[in-house]
Amino acid sequence: MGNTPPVGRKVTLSDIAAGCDVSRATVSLVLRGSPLVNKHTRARVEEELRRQGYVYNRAAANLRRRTSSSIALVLNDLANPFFAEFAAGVDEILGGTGFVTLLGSTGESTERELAVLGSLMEHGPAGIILSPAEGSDAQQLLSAVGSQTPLLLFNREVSGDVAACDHWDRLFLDNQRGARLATEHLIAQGHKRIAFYGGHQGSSSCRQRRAGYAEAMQSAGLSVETNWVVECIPNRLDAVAQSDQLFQGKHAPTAAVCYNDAVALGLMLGLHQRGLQPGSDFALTGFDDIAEAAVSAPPLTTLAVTPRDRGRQAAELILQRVRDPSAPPHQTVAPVHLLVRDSSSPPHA
Amino acid sequence: MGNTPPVGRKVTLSDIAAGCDVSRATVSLVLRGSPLVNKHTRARVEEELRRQGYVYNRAAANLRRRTSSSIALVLNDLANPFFAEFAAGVDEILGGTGFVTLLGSTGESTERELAVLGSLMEHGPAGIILSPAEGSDAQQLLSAVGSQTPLLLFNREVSGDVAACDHWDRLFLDNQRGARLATEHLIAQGHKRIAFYGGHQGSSSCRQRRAGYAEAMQSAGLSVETNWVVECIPNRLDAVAQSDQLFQGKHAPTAAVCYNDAVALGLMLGLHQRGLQPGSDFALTGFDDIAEAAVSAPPLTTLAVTPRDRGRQAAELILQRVRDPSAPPHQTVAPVHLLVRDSSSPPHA
DNA sequence: GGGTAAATTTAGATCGTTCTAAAAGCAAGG
DNA sequence: CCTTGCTTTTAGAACGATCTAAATTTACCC
Repeated sequence: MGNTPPVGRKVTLSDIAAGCDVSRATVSLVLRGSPLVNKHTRARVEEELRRQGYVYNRAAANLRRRTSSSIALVLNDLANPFFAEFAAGVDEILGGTGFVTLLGSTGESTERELAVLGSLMEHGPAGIILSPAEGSDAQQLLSAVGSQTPLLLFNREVSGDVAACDHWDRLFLDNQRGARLATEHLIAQGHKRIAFYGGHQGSSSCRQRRAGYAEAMQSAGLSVETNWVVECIPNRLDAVAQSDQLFQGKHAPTAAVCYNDAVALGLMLGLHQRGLQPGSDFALTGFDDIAEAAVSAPPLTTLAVTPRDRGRQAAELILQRVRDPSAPPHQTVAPVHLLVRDSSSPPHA
Repeated sequence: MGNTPPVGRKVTLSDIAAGCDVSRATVSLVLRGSPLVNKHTRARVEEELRRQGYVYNRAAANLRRRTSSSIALVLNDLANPFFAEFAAGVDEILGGTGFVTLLGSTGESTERELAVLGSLMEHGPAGIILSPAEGSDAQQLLSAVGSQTPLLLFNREVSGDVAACDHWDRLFLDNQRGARLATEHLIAQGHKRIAFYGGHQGSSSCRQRRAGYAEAMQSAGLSVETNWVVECIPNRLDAVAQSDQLFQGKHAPTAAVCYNDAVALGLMLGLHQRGLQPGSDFALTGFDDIAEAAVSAPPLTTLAVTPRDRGRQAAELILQRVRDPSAPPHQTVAPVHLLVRDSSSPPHA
């Protein structure tokens, strides 16, 4: 009784079958909790599973069943806390449903993005959650992932022939409304000369936020001077560097809606360097509500986007799509929520 | 000529073989770039691969070859920027070597940790990088991952019967030396009454940092009052809440070595609330060099741990182990690097 | 005990690859 | 034309699970 587990090789279902003198089929049924198998047989098999330390080989099962138990998560910048939170949310949901997360980070390079997707596809994920690198091309993405695997586009639109990707689901933030809320808030505080600071023309989220800003300004009958809309790379460093541009024209703004929190925090530093006190001498708002926003000096008025919730939502959406691949594609716009803190006080009298 | 690709099913090697009238074996050789196959045959096969849009099924290949092309990355807190950077570093290296990253986030729960490991093991990773949840038990972990799969323990020691896990590789930060450097720096600035603030007795990294602090104090012949060593949950919120404890005894400290940056930033807020100006009225240091440390007011003196480099290193280490499973286990201690900023000025005269 | 239905078990093909061992094709030399 | 040795191709059995269809056992009834 009780032949020992195999050495240097993993224990398989056949080992268990041999070990308690039943067929492989029976062991398989036990593993999947089938009601077909007799109580006593089940007990014997389960004992043997424990005894030999069996671990299920899901790859083999997936091969036979032509199924998949993984979801690919491809992010343009995992090191960014926004995406890290997002990833944590995705994994939280997937972990609970037996799916495993295949991670890929592209570091904002479209080239690496294609390579990463190609490599992940070889593992046959049931679906893909993609936050594309800036400048990703629809056609190229499509040829990398094929048309069989469901894909959820998160956070950014892709460029090129978007019609080719009609069948992809989408989850975006309500960028336009967010920027509009921020702008309206500054207007309500009494500001009239309001800038839009930072971000890249090329990015869809930047265009949307600018649109929301423009919309609010127009509704309030306020004009926008050309030097009030300033581009910069959306990080703190470049935000400091470009901040002088805001003060080039003859009418300097008294407030700015910033592309995101990183830019806003950079602008704060830039203001300090000009001898302006952010909050009291110049009002500003951010976007994202990163951890730092609550503790900056002054605390930053911003738009909360709850990335962890978005991650959970993205996971739910892709799972839904995996379950029903033929349903019509779905586009979701997630609400954002204005958090008023001290950085957006009224202008000086 | 040119039968169409199959519908609703993935293109397989057999489809290609049939499509250009060679055997499956030949196609397999072409895929792997074998020199055995004739130039013209290779060209024909490659054309057919493109034509049908073939994608390699690595799971099937792994099954046959009894190999694996994935590494599991299990983190106690993915949302923490430190680990997010770490993950980015890991993925950067793995992506370049054909391995894919299986992600698992445990949210600091040992229960979830065991579940996640169990689920990941079913996908047969070639190796595991684990940053354990606080309180993880060596025995339990061992029984979840078995003794076949190489594991690299990152950042924290596990509790319980550590001898059972002798064969695991380890990558730790030089916590003790880091805390010693910070303490010595404060001493060199002229401080004599220095506290150690924050962290949990239960965590190995906290014990090591305290040891480094104690070592430096002792070497300098400085005594440590009991109320100068204060525990708190290592986040900003609890750090604010517990900060009063530092000032209970009759000799209040003039400086503190903090468990990490989050705690230090919290303590800064706590100091403000007591009417003390961090940096000038009270010196402090952090640990980690999170993004915020460089831009806090005042900028925080801290220990840079370069988490992305650690991630790269962890990936290299586990790959090395996968290539040579029989080499003796290896323990690596990564250096940390003191960054002096404005928060650690000399005491008042 | 024989017959029938239900419960339980199983042999063997299969998923998409790789590997082994051998077969087939080809050129050159006798 | 037959060997010999090289290059190129291939049939068929793996890998570890599942599934189908059928076989076997058990239970029950007359």
